[in-house]
Amino acid sequence: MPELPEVETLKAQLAQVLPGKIIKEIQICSQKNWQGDPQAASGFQIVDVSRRGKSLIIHLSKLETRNSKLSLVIHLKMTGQLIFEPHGEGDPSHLKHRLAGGHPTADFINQLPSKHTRVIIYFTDGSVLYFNDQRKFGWVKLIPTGQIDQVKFLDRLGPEPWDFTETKWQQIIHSSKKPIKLRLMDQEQISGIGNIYANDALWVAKIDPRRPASSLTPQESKNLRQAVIQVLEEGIKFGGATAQDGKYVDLKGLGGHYQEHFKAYQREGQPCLRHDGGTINRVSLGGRGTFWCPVCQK
DNA sequence: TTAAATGTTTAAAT
DNA sequence: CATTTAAACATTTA
Repeated sequence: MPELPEVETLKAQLAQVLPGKIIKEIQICSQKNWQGDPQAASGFQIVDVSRRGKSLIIHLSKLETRNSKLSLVIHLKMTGQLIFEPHGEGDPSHLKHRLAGGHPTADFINQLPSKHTRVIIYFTDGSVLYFNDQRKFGWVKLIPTGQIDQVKFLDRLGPEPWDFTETKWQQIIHSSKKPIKLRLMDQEQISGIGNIYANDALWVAKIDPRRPASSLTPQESKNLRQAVIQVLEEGIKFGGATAQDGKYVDLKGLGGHYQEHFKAYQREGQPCLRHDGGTINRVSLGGRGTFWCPVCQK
């Protein structure tokens, strides 16, 4: 489910509770969504949690075996979710409730494991991390940290959105005739931008998502980079987008609130927030819902 | 019943 | 060969 801001939010939350935990056992419920030997992780301690594009990386090490290092690389795709269940009173993370992120479903608050649970990581202190995914598109890979750059998917990722020089940005925008929205979402060019933030960034930059990327003027490209960074930072500020209706958000303070600040995404038929008389239109681009205001986005 | 859902990969068509 | 597009993956919800 998540795009960069959602994964970043999840990373920040997990980084507060996972470091120091020692893996007791990893249980694979769905072979399709797992890669690696789960037994190899036993006794490894979590060092830290990081993010690359839309993927989450949990770093592990084990002093007993010459300080060897492993990493869990996780991609939630459309409907993945990670839920951390503290084991109770004595948990050093001092969490009262579970911590949940990713695609919002009833599993956030229901009994776990559920029928959507694909991987379960048990820690020695009794706490548990669940990887759920109803559509089974997501995956978890356990690999030696030294080989992390060779992981298929990670090896082809473009730079993070804020790591571009103006020159490089202009180059990737102008070197394709694909609709600009699809260019923004191309992970091999820029990592982390998905459908929500691509729609909203184009609205902020006042650019029609259907235009060929190569047709943007240098000034429009420049504005677009600003817009992308703006909406991503806004997404991170609000803790990502988690639900349209707040159904699972408010119960225990789980989830983010960016969904309350959508600018164009999912606003079909509603008046443009610029109050310019335009109504948000919708078409399908690359099979994904594309939303824009025909009045201000040229 | 049909369409769509916050993503990536692979096959097919240009 | 490079670029684009469509289909596939599997499931739920509107």
